[in-house]
Amino acid sequence: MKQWKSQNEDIEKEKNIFDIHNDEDELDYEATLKRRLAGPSVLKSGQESVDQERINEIIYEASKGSKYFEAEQKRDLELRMRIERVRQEVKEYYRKLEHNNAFQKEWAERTDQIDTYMQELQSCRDLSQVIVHVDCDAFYASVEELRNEKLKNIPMAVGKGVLCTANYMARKFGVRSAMPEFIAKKLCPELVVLPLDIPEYAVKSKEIQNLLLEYDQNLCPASIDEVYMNLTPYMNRNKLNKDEDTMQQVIMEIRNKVLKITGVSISCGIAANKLLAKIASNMKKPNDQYLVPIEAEVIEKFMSKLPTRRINGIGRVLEQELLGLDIETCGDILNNRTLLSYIFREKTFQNLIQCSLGIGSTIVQDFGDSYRKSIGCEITFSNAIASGGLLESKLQALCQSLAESLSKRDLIANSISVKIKTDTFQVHTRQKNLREYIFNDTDLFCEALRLLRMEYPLRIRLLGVRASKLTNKASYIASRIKFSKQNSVSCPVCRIDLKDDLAVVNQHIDLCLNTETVKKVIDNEKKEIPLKRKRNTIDAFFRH
DNA sequence: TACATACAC
DNA sequence: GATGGTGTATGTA
Repeated sequence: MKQWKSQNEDIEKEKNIFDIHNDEDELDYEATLKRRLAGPSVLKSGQESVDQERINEIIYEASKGSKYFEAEQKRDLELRMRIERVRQEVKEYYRKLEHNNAFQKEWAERTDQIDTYMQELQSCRDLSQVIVHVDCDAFYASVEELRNEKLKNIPMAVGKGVLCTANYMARKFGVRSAMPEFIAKKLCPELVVLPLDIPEYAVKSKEIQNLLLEYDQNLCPASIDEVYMNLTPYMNRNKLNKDEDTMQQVIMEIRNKVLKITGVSISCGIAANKLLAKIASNMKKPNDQYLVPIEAEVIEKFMSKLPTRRINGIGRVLEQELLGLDIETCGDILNNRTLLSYIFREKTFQNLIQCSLGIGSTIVQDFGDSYRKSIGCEITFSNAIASGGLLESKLQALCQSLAESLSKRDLIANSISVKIKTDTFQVHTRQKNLREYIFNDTDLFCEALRLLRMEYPLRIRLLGVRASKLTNKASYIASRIKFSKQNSVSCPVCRIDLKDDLAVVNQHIDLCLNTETVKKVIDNEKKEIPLKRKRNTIDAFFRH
């Protein structure tokens, strides 16, 4: 609690300093808030014909006065202040650059270093692959349209409370994903909003993926409505030339096939790597395709004109921070590389440079659930709930569904976190590493409750619980099985000898397992067997 | 390790 | 009157 307060005090202090500014700043500040409230998907397709200024004004007026508005206002102010501080920093660098010889030298050396780094990157540029990014157009909405033809001709969106997606008819009104329903209705009173039916969308998604499998057996779903493919093996197999026309033709064929068979229109990006393919699929949405020629010079020229926000990973905040330095495009990033190296952390800086050169990964591989880092669930209440029995019963329910998700995937967790959002939209998490792995609802609830109660008194609009440091239950158990005799193993729980057959062992352990005994076994064995094993080792164990 | 923030969809 | 849920990465202390 202490940290949050002191942080706020700092902000209050700075705010006072910033109150002494002129009208121009005041206007500017309102404009950025309006842009912020407009949401993150302003750049999405279907907005071309929209009067964005007018829409933003309506959203702003509809939001005004709410607690959400105040929270956003505060966040916007914090960002403005951060940007202003950086601008001062920049001024100082440029002043030093004019008068300070030592600094001039340092700056020049750093520029050389960066240039060497960039040359290295360029020399490793992989232009041997044809990568495709497939993106379904207004996916949830188009699945709903398939179920009910009439929806095609009326503005429609899918979601509850907050919209997940809107059809193109609705987008003409400025209706977008992540927009609250009540604002969407203000922009378009006749908007039809349908409830989500994720299982149905998942079926359609699989249908599409199955069609695409013909073109790449290793295709990698990036989300329910997005897939990356490596088209190279397909092209080679069919002895197809990798010239632009042929590639465009293959993609055209894929798009036609998907539309004809599944009824869903898709947009595709064709390029040398995933970064470029993703940008490309967004260039001509909906129901179209775009190819970035697989040539270093063309790629660099393409990137230099590209607004920074087009890069996957550069969002509203980083975009604003860069704009604060008069950086609008990836070309600007490269031209200001030395300055940026002073301002951003190593990792952020390197990422900016790499992206701006159009360099990205060409690895298209689906790791499925095996590298999952965390799993959780959260819920927003219709009215904020105060500390007490009701809140705790909500936590219990969340832990129950978390336990289900864990067991569905055969996972156990070594760390747990509780997330809360106050009625003033401040988010906090409390996390704890555990002494043992847990997975059932009782244990999850017990640990989560402890974390939650430490924060009392509370009044919150959202509660969440998340399990992390995951490992596979069967693998974990197997890792502690002792091979007592040839062709036989002993159960780690009850020690009985079992046939060395994975199915037999698993079945027995499932029967044998209950939390108390697992705890005992783990405690007893802690000293003898290292707790953490690399997942790879365990997986390798099972392959043999 | 713990927490906050940013980002994507 | 009113602004979601799930998951990842990264910076900081």
